[in-house]
Amino acid sequence: MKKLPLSFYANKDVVQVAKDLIGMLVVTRVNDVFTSGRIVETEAYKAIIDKASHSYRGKRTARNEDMYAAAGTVYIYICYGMHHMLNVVTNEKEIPDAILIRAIEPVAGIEFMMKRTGKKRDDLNITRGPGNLAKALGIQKKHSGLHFTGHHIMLYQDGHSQIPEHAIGTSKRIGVASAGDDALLPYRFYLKGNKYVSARPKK
DNA sequence: CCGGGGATTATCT
DNA sequence: GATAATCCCCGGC
Repeated sequence: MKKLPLSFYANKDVVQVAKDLIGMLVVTRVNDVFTSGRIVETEAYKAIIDKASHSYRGKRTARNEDMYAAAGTVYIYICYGMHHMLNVVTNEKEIPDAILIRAIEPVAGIEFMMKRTGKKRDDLNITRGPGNLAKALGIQKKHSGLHFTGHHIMLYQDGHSQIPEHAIGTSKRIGVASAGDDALLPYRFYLKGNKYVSARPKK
């Protein structure tokens, strides 16, 4: 198991990186508690031109400032006043490409995830959906701006991270209906058949 | 199984 | 004042 190098995130098409993230491991160390899970669902958000992105038309505020940071930066925002969303910043500094991690399959520290979420071990919702996985991993707003190559929120690859093309599904993104025609872009990727993948978008 | 609506608050207009 | 890259519960089938 090794940390993903900077070259994984930098200067590549964010949609391709979103697909490559399927199968990788997210590891968090929060208050010296380690928890981890395998990524089974992601969504890409393209810089500037994507109506569904927080940085559409170059919008830049205190909230989304970390999207403009260097590749490999952690971007976290709060949605609906209570859910933390975990994002991976890619490409290069000043280009706000980002990837939302929407679901993981628990790997280690499940007992801590249960404690944080109040859910049972066999409750699939423990890490299904972006709000749920962030809660299980102990992710908070203060972690935004950290780096995935650091020591608190990290991305690793192991012997099971390489996913064959035919095992990855593609669809439009979830919850972005207000983005007009961009809501139809095929920027969502998931591991076919995995139980932790969140609900399929309706046609 | 599926759709409707409430929760709850940071953020932007 | 309105909205939001969501989640959960409930009622109806």
